[in-house]
Amino acid sequence: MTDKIPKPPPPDTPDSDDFTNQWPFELSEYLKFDDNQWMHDGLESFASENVSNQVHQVSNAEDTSSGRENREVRERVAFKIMSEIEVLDDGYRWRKYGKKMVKNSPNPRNYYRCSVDGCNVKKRVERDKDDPRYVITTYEGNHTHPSSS
DNA sequence: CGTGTTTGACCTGCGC
DNA sequence: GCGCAGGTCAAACACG
Repeated sequence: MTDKIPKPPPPDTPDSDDFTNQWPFELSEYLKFDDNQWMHDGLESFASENVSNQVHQVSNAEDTSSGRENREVRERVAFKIMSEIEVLDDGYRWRKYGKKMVKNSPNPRNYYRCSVDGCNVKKRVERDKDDPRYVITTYEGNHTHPSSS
């Protein structure tokens, strides 16, 4: 990780709503997780609209009605960014812990994890199948530590 | 020496 | 029950 590129702010921080405003990269589309699938339908509407810098956070809250064990609630946020670089330094330290080849795409998928103690945030990076110049970054969880900056 | 990358193997959930 | 696909771990290695 010697790439010290000008980095954008934390992608998943409920506190910063205008963080997307500072992204040096073009946020072509924003994807939302619907359990397992992306909302591809109507996505063009957003893209055509120039895309309002919005971030949809999906809270995977366990069914409290069931009364099951209280698992950690992880928020999943997916981004589609046009960039040559897959891993952007968002101010946190990411340690790659796996690479897998997905059948749906000829490109491998990279798995990153926050190396900060107490921070169990995970990040998934995958290149777009149709547009290799696009990078899909999926964040899982919330950072519980301040940025190194 | 510490931190992070790499790669294959291993585990698990799901479908058939 | 087995195979596939996706996800994770861990040993070894590379680099500052």
